Amino acid sequence: MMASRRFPFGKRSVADAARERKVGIKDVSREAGVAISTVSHVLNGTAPISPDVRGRVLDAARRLGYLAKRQAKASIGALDTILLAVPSDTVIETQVNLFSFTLLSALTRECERRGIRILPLTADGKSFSAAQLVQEARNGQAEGIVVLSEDRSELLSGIAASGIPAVLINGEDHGMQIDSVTPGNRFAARLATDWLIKQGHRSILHLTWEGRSTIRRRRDGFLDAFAANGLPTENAQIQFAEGYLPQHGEAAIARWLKEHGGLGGVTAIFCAADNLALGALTALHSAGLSVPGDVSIMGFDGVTIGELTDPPLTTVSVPLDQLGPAALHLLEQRILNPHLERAAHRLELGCRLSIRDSVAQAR
Amino acid sequence: MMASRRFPFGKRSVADAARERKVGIKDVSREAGVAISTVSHVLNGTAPISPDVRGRVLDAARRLGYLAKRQAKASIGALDTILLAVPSDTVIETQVNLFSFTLLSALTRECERRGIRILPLTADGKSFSAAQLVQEARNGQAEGIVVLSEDRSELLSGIAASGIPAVLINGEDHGMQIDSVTPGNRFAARLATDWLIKQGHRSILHLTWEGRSTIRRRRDGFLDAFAANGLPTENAQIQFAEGYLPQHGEAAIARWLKEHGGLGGVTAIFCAADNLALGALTALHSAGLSVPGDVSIMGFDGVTIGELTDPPLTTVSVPLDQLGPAALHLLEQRILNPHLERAAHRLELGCRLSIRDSVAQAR
DNA sequence: CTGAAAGCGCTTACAG
DNA sequence: CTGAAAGCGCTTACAG
Repeated sequence: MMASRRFPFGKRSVADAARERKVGIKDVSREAGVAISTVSHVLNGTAPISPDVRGRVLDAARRLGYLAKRQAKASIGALDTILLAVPSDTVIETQVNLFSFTLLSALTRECERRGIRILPLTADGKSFSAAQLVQEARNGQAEGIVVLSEDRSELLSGIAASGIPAVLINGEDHGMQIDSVTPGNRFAARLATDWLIKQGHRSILHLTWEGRSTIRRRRDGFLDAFAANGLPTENAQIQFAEGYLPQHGEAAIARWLKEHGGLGGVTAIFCAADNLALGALTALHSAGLSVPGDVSIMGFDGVTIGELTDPPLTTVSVPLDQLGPAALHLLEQRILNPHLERAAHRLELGCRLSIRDSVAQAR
Repeated sequence: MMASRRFPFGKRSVADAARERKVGIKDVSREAGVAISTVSHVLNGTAPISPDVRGRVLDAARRLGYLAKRQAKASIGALDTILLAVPSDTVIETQVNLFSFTLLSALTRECERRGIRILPLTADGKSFSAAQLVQEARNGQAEGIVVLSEDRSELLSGIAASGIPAVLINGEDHGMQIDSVTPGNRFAARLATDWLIKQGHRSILHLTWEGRSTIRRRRDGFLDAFAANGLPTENAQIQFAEGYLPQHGEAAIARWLKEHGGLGGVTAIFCAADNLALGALTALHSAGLSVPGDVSIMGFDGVTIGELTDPPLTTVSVPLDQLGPAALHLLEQRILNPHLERAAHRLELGCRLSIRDSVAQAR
């Protein structure tokens, strides 16, 4: 999955040709009903053109995908090799950590499509230092660094200090030194909680764990929803699991049930990860409680197993396939303009609710 | 400043020529010491090239700015006309609201440079509706909408529903429906507060107002810093002004001084806007208190007047000149790929501390 | 402001 | 994997 090879260019050109259908400026001119030179003038701003003609040309160019093709062509070759640093726990437990797995698959697929070579760097057990990472990047002649799911500020500022363009995926750099891409955790958690409230739930338990800051954002959003709906924060309860694995979620819910001799008035549980929701389902079933009959469950991540649970999980779908490509785009922009004064970009991608069967109206 | 005209193309080509120095593929080939065709193969991935040669070519292309030029050329013409919607209060009080003024100047400058026509829409007194805005965009054949400093969710979802590509500048869409660009308010406020704490301040007053959500993020960051430094939140005090103008800040600090019979133990004031800091300085001077002798002042915005105050204001510099161009880039990407499934992008730009004289070590 | 025509830059078979 | 040469796509004076 993360082999350090460039795809045979044959495959690439076939794929590209299929996607691009060889549209040229003359196709655009025909479609717009003007001369070839007119199209050129419009596209380059080299002559004053009437708004009417200009509009027709741009419309045609957009419709035929010519603009998109030109743009795509222009960024070929900007990125050659990236160093991809992945913390050990996201790799080892791939069966369980579907979040990272899905994200990495989409990232490597995009690299293959674009002929970008990946130098993988995984820390076995212990975590890597900035010096190690920068050294590896230099050795491998990588012109960009992609780091997954990290927060350590010494690491991030070490990378920033090297001057090598870098992006952090699924992590935050509160020092605002390097670019990053994350899910829109806070707003998405608010959206999920809003939905539960809209279904009539008033006392909701948030099942989470002491994770990295991206996980804390989900808690922020959970509380935001209560404030925005004018509900008392006493009704927004929080239960911590020991970690993010299903068994942790199961244990945490079992504990809650025991301590409260039942659900304790809670009619919905909003889990900070689908994994935890899986565990919660198990614990609730064991206790003879039905979902969503006795209690509703909302997940977070939108990872595939959510469709297969019983009942299918209502969850927040994170655009996992878009995080990697967005990170590459940021990297590219930075590499293309090395001289430019460019503030660190922190990008959050919007998430959507996947409404399935684990949430019902509150009675 | 916001005239709806395209700049004479003569000006543009002169400027561009100066910036681009007419680098071509043959300059790259000379610089890299290879044949022209080899450069082409590298840039298009049309032949397998040795890593060594590939590296030399890409290096040369990057160094000469060829890649950047190619990229810039590829996005010319993608954007023709944008509708720019500006709430009335940001325009009317331009002398005071330097934040919006600086931001808008940079945005319009970038549009002129790139030959993008702006259709300005300002609400005189009352605010505009989504229907109005979309109607104006359609009438004016704008292919993108830029909205400044808005939060109203009916407005934002109305715009999203229209299907016209749109970006919000200096505002948040918690519905995650349209793209947005804001300063990294939360992290920047944390950075500023961290700095005050590092100077030995332990009891800090945050002077803010009941503004939009972007302003609340600054409060979040202020509190984050106390938590991250293990300081009790009782030491993080908050005082609300009636608005964001200097006179509001002055009144709020005067009130604080009166209620506490002095500074009330506070050794530093972190203002949520430079405007408020200006007012705070006035109030403190009136009360015979010296800055930074008796109390330190930190601003937020990095607007020009901060350099001219007495003492010059230590503040958070927001990359106001980059917000507009970043918004145009997001708009462009969305217009170029209209078919693509693309999550809403929420972009935060990193801010930096401008250390001047209004903050001193705590005694 | 538009379009026919010359010309330039980049791409692409092809030989080595 | 490289480079000389033919060819194509886009750009650019220029006439109307």
